[in-house]
Amino acid sequence: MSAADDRSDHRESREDSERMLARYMAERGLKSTRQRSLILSTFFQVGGHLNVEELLLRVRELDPKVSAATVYRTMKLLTESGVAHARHFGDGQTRFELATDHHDHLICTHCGRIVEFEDEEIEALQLAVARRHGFTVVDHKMELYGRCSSCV
Amino acid sequence: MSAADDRSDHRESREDSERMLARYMAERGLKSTRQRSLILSTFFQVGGHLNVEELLLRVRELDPKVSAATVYRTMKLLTESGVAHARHFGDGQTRFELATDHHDHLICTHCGRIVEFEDEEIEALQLAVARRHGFTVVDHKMELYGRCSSCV
DNA sequence: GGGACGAATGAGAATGAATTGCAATTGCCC
DNA sequence: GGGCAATTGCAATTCATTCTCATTCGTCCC
Repeated sequence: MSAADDRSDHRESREDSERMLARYMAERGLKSTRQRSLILSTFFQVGGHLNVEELLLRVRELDPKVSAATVYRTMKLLTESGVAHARHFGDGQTRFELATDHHDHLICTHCGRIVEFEDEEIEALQLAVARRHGFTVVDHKMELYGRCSSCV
Repeated sequence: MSAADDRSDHRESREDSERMLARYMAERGLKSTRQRSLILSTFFQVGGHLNVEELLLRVRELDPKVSAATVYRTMKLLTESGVAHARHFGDGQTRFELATDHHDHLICTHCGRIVEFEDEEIEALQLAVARRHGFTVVDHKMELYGRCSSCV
């Protein structure tokens, strides 16, 4: 139903992400726990645009005792380790997506539909603009807001 | 010292904005008050990237009794009337800028410097991407995060 | 100029997302 | 299997923002 359903490819990168995370955790003596694994696999399975509340609901289907604080802490860990990216749209919540899964967003201001896209040409121009201003870009966000075809 | 100091032109549009606001207010029987005028003129004078706290400080230099709630309410009014745009960067606050003053942002993740830019070519490509997905764009945000020249 | 009436204000309480302190629990290395 | 630091769940806290409500203020009408 959601736009995320359109994507079923995980781009061969779940292993890479898990390796990245394992390394990050090993480097600082962090532990792998049942809750973390559960949150991670739920996050991978759903694949994006999730806020903590939604993620918590999913996780609690499998373990009702997981607390919101743990989900917040785990998503922070995933973000710091580079496995996930935090995004802020207009509503006051943080949404997360797979870091490997780079894309920008088209957002329908009427029905809330989110469509992902990627455009090499735009990204190249972004780098050029940044270079002109002396910046080295490491990340970007681009969101286009408007009406989708069903909401004209 | 902030990046906003680089811009001193108001692009001949303050009058347009005020007309737009006056019309919006007249249409729904809203009243013009001392506080609103004060907030509006402070906002125009500073011209962008302000959060409520900063705006409130400025406003209170002229009238110490203005409450935060009024600033929130006024900024909401300005946003709804199309005079201001609300932006969300990584910190948990809403920043406002003049709607007429369209631009995108380069943000230094190290020192927090914000540089504004505009790129016709990118904007044209954005419209093209949106069209391809059946969207009609009415607004967009683009933020490039990285290191500025002083923070390499 | 003097109401009347609805909109706006200020102060503080309430909300909601996110973070933190803490006692109890759990991974993990020996 | 024991020890010990990391992690968890819960409750309490923080911080931005919104709401409530009694009071004040703008504006329209006479």
